[in-house]
Amino acid sequence: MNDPPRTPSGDAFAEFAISVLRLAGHLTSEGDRLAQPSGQTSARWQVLAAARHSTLSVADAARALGLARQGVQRIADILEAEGLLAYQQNPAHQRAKLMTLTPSGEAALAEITARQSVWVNALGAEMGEERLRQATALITELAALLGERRAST
Amino acid sequence: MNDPPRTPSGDAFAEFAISVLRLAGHLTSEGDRLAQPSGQTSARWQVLAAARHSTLSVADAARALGLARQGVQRIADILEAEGLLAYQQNPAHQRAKLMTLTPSGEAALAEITARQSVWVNALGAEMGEERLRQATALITELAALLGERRAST
DNA sequence: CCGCAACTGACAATATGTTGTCAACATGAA
DNA sequence: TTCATGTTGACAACATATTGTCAGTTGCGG
Repeated sequence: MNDPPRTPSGDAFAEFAISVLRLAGHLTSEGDRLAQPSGQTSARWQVLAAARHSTLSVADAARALGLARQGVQRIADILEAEGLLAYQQNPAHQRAKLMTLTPSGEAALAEITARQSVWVNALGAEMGEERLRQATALITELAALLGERRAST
Repeated sequence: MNDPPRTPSGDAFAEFAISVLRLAGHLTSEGDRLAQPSGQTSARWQVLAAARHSTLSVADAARALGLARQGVQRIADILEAEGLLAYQQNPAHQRAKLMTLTPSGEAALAEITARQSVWVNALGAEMGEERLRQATALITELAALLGERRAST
């Protein structure tokens, strides 16, 4: 029945992977909770934050967020329809218009960011900075490793 | 414009959360890659594995996986239609039928598990058992914390 | 200038997962 | 037994995100 034996470190990795997936679900829920009072969601918040960080085209933002272009386009179109975001002409590309936040979009993002601060401060204090930084280092290292593999394929 | 200030540990938590969400995306992709040769996906694999681990109702499996009952039901119905899984009568509950793997389901799961072993052994060795176990402990602790909050609401 | 490859937005189909609602079922208290 | 409460599966609506495909745009090599 059982062919390839699992090493102890392999077992540790498998358990780690499962725990990461479960936590990701919780974090997305919490993100929705933080964004909800401003009428937004985790996904829209991400796009708003990306547009705030620098003026990007939809395709640029998708690359920055590690998501498919089409999904970000969908969110951006909704945000534009709701008046939180506006498309500006791009002198360098007629079709790839640039996203900028409207005052309304800035306000929504600021509200969410404020709520997020309270949340991260509480949980950061609970879990401990040093442990979090060590775990983040491991996770970032692993994500880079998996990203490279994908790129090399 | 300003803001509740973020503490250092709050910053650490925010970075940690972002890294977890990114890694989860990579892990899901890798899971799909492992499951694909057997005609499955990450989500179906999770349900098959839960059903294999012990005989569960759909609702039990959803709780074990940390997902909504309805989503697991949807996957389980697909697996049943494909003949990888069968519903058995539950002596303790007339409606909550129990999931069991068919021989075909066992075979598919075994294939995926075999591929997974190679993968986790390689990455476990790369990342180190002790670091993985420490990170898993942190993540599990945090997931439990977030789960409690949700339950208490 | 021309053509071709890469990029971009639009559209469609599909997969995953959530919430809400309902009726059937189970369980324990009155 | 009866009733209140919680659990469970079914169904619907919606949010998120993927892949595939297409046509318009850009930029570059010939």
